[in-house]
Amino acid sequence: MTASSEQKLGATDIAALLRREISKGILHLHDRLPPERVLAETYGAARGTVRKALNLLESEGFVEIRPGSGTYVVHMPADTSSDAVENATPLELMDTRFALEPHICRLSVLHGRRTDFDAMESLCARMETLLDDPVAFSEVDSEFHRALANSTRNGLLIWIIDQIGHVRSQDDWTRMRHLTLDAMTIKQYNAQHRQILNAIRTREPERAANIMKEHLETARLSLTRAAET
Amino acid sequence: MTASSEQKLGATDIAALLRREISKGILHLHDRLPPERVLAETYGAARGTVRKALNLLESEGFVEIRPGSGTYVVHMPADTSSDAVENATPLELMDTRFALEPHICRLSVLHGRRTDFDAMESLCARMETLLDDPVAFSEVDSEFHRALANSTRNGLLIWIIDQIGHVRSQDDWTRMRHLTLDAMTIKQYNAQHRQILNAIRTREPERAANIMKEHLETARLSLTRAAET
DNA sequence: CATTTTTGGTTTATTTTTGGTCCATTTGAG
DNA sequence: CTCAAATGGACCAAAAATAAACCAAAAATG
Repeated sequence: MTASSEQKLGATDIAALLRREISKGILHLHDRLPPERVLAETYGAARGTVRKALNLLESEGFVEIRPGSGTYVVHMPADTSSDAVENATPLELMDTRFALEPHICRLSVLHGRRTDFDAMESLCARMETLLDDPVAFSEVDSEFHRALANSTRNGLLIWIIDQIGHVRSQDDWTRMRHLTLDAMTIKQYNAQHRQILNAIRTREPERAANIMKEHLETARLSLTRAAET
Repeated sequence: MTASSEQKLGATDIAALLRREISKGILHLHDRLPPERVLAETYGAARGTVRKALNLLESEGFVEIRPGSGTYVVHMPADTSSDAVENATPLELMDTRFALEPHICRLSVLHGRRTDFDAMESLCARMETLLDDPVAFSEVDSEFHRALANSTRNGLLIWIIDQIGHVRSQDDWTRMRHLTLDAMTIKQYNAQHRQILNAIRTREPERAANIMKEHLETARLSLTRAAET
């Protein structure tokens, strides 16, 4: 949201942008950042503002300011676990989902209960009303896959899918793709969701898993197509 | 509920939307949200309404309002990691590995490099000297599966396997089982590890995946057997 | 080595932005 | 109708951002 539209950037905004570039590895260890005066121009801000941002980053230990010399990336503080989640690429995400979700279908057949399936059913219904609202559709889509994981009654798997959900919502590429979803693609997704749910309800684990693979393959295609645009 | 496009949004609705964006991580910690006047326009509401929503969020601890400066996100999206990971049962763990590791074998064939396979090879060699030391064997076994994940070059998957590794080491049941590993079972594991590595080296993804499934099935049996004791 | 340029550090006066507040009016559900 | 919520506008004070000038030290130059 902060960076969503091109508004005037404040000190904290600039700090956030730089912080992100550092932890994403765009700015490497021991790299020198551009001079304050240059940063000021590139961000369209006054030098004093950039300066405030840099002092923030220094106090956080991201950066070291050497008077007369420059400002240097000194360390990315242990962001520990979530680092991998935040930096995951869309392709990594797809491969991971390919690993997990077909088997989740099988486990859903084994452990899922009526109420789980009913919840998924209502999510399907909601998605079918959203042919023209890609953003809302994507959100409900995430909820559907979450509900599917939930039906395995496997806390570990549910947690992993949740973590993955954070990637999906954070990733710019994915978010952009959501905006380019057309009605036809959404229709196809909806059909696949229905088929998966039906296969699970009729206790056909392998069929459900296979449709899920198709579904993910469809999504992967849409992803690479969006990437080429 | 959450209107897809055009619905009159009340203060509680706006609060809900923002709350969601915060816990989803779209709005990061320390991010400044847009000024009230801008939010008012983007949500199609009056400033007073947005203001009410923000005060709600502040009282909930999601956000900090600094007069003259802006409104800032102050909320660590629940680190549920310890919960789900620590409370996972051995059976949940096995199901999760069943989902992940066969596909990891396929990805290893696609993305793995010589050095990755050499590392796994040396781990195999070490395991083969540990027929009589179940504890040491289990540690190296974990390393092997970690190295296998590593060969996918997929940071997200590697991270997930790491998390799962924490379960394996923390779980009492699993640890006890390790103590009851006999030389014959270890020998069988070693053979399977070798077969998996060879299948990957010869670029046979499905064969590698299938042997991994066998391997996990073996482990699952050993688990249930230990449980009956 | 001496000199020039670059870079961060500091100060100041001024303008813009931002949340805080109040109030008369409109809207919408019970 | 009634009442609570939302609206839209105006104004305030604090905070932040700006713009311009000058300083000192590091780095680059010759």
